[in-house]
Amino acid sequence: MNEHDAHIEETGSLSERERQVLLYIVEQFVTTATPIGSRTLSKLTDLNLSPASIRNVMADLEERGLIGHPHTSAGRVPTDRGYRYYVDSIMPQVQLSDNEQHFLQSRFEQEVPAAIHELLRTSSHILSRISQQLAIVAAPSLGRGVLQRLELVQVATDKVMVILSIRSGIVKSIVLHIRSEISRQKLDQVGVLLNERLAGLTLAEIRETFVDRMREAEADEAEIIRLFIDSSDRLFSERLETDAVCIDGMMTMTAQPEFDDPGRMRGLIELVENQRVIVHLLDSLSGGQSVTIRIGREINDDTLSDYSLIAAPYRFGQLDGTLSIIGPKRMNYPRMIAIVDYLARLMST
Amino acid sequence: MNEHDAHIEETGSLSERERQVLLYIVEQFVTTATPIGSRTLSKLTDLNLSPASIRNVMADLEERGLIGHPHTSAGRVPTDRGYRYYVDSIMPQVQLSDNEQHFLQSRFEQEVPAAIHELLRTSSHILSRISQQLAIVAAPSLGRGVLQRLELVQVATDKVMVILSIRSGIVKSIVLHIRSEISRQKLDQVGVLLNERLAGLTLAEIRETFVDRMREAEADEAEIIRLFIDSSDRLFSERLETDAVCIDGMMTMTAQPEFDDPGRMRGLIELVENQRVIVHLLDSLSGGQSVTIRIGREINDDTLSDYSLIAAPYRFGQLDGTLSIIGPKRMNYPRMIAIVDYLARLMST
DNA sequence: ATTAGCACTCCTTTAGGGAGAGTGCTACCT
DNA sequence: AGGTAGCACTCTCCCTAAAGGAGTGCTAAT
Repeated sequence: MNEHDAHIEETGSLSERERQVLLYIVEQFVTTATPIGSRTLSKLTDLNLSPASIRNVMADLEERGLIGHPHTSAGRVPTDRGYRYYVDSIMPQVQLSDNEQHFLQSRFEQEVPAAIHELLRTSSHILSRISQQLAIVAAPSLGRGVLQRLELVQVATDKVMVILSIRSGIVKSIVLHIRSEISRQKLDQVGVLLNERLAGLTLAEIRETFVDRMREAEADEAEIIRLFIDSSDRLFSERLETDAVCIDGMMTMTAQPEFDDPGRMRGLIELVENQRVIVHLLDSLSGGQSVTIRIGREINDDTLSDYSLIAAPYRFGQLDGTLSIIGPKRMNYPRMIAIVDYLARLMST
Repeated sequence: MNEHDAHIEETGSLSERERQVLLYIVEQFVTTATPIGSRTLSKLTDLNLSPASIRNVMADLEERGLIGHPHTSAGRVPTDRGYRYYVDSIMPQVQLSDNEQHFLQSRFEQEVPAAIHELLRTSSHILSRISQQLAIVAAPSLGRGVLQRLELVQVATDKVMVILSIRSGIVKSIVLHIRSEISRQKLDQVGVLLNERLAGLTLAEIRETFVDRMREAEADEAEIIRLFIDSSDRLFSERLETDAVCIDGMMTMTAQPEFDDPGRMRGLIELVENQRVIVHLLDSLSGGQSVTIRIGREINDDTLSDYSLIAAPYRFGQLDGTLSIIGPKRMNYPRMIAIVDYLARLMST
């Protein structure tokens, strides 16, 4: 009911028959990866219509931009809008079977992740395995995270490790390079100072007001405070230093026939290797309350115009992260949505 | 002069002419990626020999297993042994141009890495860019690293972060999950205890003797010490928790013609996604003193039989890491060796 | 020892010719 | 009017054949 609507241009309403035909085209194409002809459909459906009638319906659907054909005499293939209509109005809702649910549960209970990146790693691995798509799990955004305690640890003569314990149990650690040596005492003093002034605030608040809050202190321990101020963007950014997103499943996804094309494969590799695109993309979705679906061009990225994305937010303590899959548009939407949804709920516990 | 020799089966010595021909075959094939015929070679070289004579020489080389042809009537292609002979006995030594050296230097000086993984990331990125191959940089092995100081930080009610400061400025941090709460005081006591008993030892020593060293202490703080003992393999392993190796350059490497084959591409993706193979592989090389070259089947791994590997050790403080590239056997060996060698030296400073 | 010549092999490219699948249109049926 | 049957047409895909090209291996001559 918001920007999402931007994708649905007025399609008008379809007759029951048209819905049926579209349904079959999508579902057949999803499983067979080949364009669907009128004959096939006539036999397959329980509509009891001749191929010719089907063709008429198809022509209508094509006029509305829901299906197309790669060349004059090939079968029909859903367009982005076709998939969208299917997802919004035709598709059945499915749930994972009890077996699958239990399996996933047990996989999650198997190991209690101590650090956040272990959670990301296992969940992305599980997600990619069960979905057979590219799985992307983004670490929770720390912006709203409340700083519980900050610790400074001198790890070398010229390095200080800053450890931010965020309520909800996430730890962010950053190593800062210091120019002039600092005594352990002074460091402790600075630590106390920082805790006094920052504990209890969210990282977002800290980042915005850090300079102000440190104002008078600056005189005292000028150098080290200066360093903190200079690094404050990094220190208090909402992103972890390492492994902000975890991607898995390239291998399993490339088993699908669309990846027999080396060009396609290269695109995928570029995507995963850069990550920038993905990080940016997930940021743009982070507002959503439940499962978000983006199909083909709806993802505003040319490299992803042949893919679909299904994302769901999860909660980790009080923080929000995103879990998602990317795969060929030709994916089993009902099932994929069920998987992502279920896994997001599972992670939120 | 050791296991390396295993690859050189007695090839006998080649006449000057044979060396020349092999040289040209390798270098031509490296640049053109197509088999080399006798005609081409006759024109190209300054040997002033007719195609027929060249063919004789080629036949000899083939008998010795240095070259082969994909099918009866194709040009010649170097075999693994051919490359090996070329690398060992024919290949010129080259150096990077001053320009390139300066460029690399400036790239390294540009940013002083605070944490080790930043160093890995930048260096693997630089290496992949300049070599156009897959760059793999492994973090230094911590086994010989001397524990300078160990810090315990409670980061949540049920989590303790253990920070190991290794001499040479590497930091390894692990989050442990604790079952029953522990007071800050007790934690500090344990910290002091651990430092007393472990500081100054290498991680390898600690790992081996940890249980012994903790023996009497166990009674005192049974639970928490127990936890440390159970986790000691992880805590004191020679590998970092995250980002133990950093891989870059898939994208640039796949521009090469060998990767027009989707199967090949999948193999590569599998390799990079698993990393296990690579980690294991680099471990097996870590003894070397200088540049190590493995060609095709010399790498004992079927998935890598079409690739070559060039690796060099670097020193970080007192610790040894490995920096390497993997690419099609058809690579510019002299240049690649120069790059890897130079970069390893550069990193060691 | 080197070279010229020649037959032969094998790959690659090109062209052509069904076969198959599917469409779009028109005429016809109910 | 909606549904159906028929039919011509259009593509793709796959197979085959043929020509072209590159390169070898052998032999005989220099």
